[in-house]
Amino acid sequence: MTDKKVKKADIVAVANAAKVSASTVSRAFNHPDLVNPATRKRINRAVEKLGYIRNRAAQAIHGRRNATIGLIVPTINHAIFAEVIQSFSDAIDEAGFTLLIASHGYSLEREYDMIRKLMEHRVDGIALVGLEHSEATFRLLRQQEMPCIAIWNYSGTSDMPCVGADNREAGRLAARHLLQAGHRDIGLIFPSIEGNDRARQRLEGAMEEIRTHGVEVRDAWRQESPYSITLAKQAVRGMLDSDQRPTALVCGNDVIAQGAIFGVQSRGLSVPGDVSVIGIGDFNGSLDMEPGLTTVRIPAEDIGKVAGQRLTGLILSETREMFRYRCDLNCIVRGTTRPLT
Amino acid sequence: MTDKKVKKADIVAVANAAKVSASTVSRAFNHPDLVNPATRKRINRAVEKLGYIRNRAAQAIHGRRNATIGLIVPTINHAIFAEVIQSFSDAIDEAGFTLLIASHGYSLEREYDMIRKLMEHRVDGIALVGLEHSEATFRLLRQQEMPCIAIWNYSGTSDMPCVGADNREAGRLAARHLLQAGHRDIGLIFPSIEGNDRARQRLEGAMEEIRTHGVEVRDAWRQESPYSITLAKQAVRGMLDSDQRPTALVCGNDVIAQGAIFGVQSRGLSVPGDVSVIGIGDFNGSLDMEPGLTTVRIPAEDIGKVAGQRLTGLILSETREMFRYRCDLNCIVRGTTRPLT
DNA sequence: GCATTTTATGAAAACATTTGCATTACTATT
DNA sequence: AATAGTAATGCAAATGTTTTCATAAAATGC
Repeated sequence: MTDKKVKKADIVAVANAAKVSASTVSRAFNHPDLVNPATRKRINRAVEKLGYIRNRAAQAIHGRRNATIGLIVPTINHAIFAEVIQSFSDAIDEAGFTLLIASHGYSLEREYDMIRKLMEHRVDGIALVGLEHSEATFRLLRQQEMPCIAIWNYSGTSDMPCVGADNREAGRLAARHLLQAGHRDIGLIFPSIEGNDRARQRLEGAMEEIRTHGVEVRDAWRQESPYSITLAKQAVRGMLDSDQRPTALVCGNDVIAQGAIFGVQSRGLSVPGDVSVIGIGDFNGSLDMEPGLTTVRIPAEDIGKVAGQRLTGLILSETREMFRYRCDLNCIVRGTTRPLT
Repeated sequence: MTDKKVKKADIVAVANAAKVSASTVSRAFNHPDLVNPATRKRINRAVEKLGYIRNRAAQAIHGRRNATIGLIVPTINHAIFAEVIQSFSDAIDEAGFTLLIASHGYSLEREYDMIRKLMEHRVDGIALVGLEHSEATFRLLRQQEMPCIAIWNYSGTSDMPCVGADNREAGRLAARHLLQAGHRDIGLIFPSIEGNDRARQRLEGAMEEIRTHGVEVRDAWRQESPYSITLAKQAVRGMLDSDQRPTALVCGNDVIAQGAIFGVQSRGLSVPGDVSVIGIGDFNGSLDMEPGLTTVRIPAEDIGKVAGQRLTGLILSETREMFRYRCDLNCIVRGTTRPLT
């Protein structure tokens, strides 16, 4: 009676208060149809009164599901991932799951650690960004038979189920748009491709398309820049200061494109008058820029939603079936590119 | 031996493989100093070989900590929250915690549900955005004695520990900057203040400051707009189309400011030539706009980091001490405002 | 070489819950 | 009224780990 160490209510406390056994309380939660409505009511009242909160941990111990899904992203602080995280979160929430999230800052080493961490929490499934992961990661996922899905990237021959876009195609589309507009002096600004298959494939796709058109890209016109407006701005300036400057730029994503545009403008040149710029992604906000950014749209919201639905489906159905979902890409022409006259 | 139903390795499997008891294995994890280095090595080899992964759920059942912290945000898909989530995540990761995240889409009802959900997962602590929450939420947190912290908002008289900025002050600073620059015809674009104490206080602060200067704000110059570039753009257009237009705009945050700028430009007017615009937040990217956005900087990264450190500290120390951390605000003058000559 | 302390380990209880099996009390069928 | 079937509930075992207590072995002090 001393409220010194007032123990938190557990299931037996509820059971006592409702004058039933713990089993019945448990059943009232997990198989409500098996318990008498009147009893159920009594139990609910007791729960209410005692402020009882179920313990998922104690459920998980019984091999039951945990109702958590782990998502590992390179970084949360990035428009495009934020968007995909949000729609993924909403989709799994719909199915009653909670999101356990971790970020690794573009290190596949750390990604592995994060996966282990999520597994210690006995998540019911894991979603990763991209299809490129360390050998240890693949081994671990296989060995633990963890339902998993790769988002953001599509490949017809992936080991994991995936929901995403064909990034090589995205790169191709971006380059093609410029080439078809008559551009031949094309610069490229992409992030480091280290541990980032999305960037690598986009770059490869773009280069491929350019070469197919018999066009060469000068070394000076290939710049590396992280996903940062400031740094992209700097990177593009270097390119413009050489005596020869490109008439068009393919950018690794919309953030880089944004930076590139500012870089061009800060040199007193105009977009698209002097330099056309195309991005990849179609981030929230790219539409609203002035001029609107021409870009290859990757439907982040779709990807998150479909991935969430598929992964929860996989978990609930207890199957491990393979599936690959490729979302459509299209080049959205707005105001930052123009045909070379 | 039939590998039909290969049971996942548990602690006793490891114990057997290492020829020790389960207790020793457990100790090897939790109190390594208590077990012989040689034995520890044997155990580690067994863990490695069997691919054993510890079960946090089974630990949590012992009242031990879970090493998870719950964070509930209105939305993930928002530059500013993404930034704060990232730094919060990094800070708690540093202390060995994992982030369980949920979003409620600006509904305090749903926020309550999410808190319950996190509690079912026996998170060790909870961080919420803002200081305005439902009565049920406060009751629940108090009753469960959950370590918690409010981020993003500071108040000297808050019930919860908090780490954030004084949003009223932020509003005041923004307005003051314009007033000191000689503006008297000032428009305001803020989101709905429903369940959003940050926005409400900013608006109140701004209005307060304006009135203090003996200036009135016309009704037509007070527009509501969500945190969306497109919608803010529309909202500001309405304001500009009336025969009288303001010479300066205070915007609820940087996203709205961005939209406002585009809106002004799309009417053939110039920023800051015809209309000065000030935002609040200093998002990633506001620096890099052309012209750079004048704004009241709220150090999101700081807030996330400090909040993460304080909350983990609270949990680890097992105390419930109150603290309130107010971060500095300053008005960063860039290119979108100018003195009225 | 004995008593004492320290170090390393194991056995068993505890944790909060679920679940298979058993039991009881009804209801329906003949 | 006897039987079979069903609905509602309880008992007890099981889950994977931690922790307390006990014990054995080794190290230390004299």
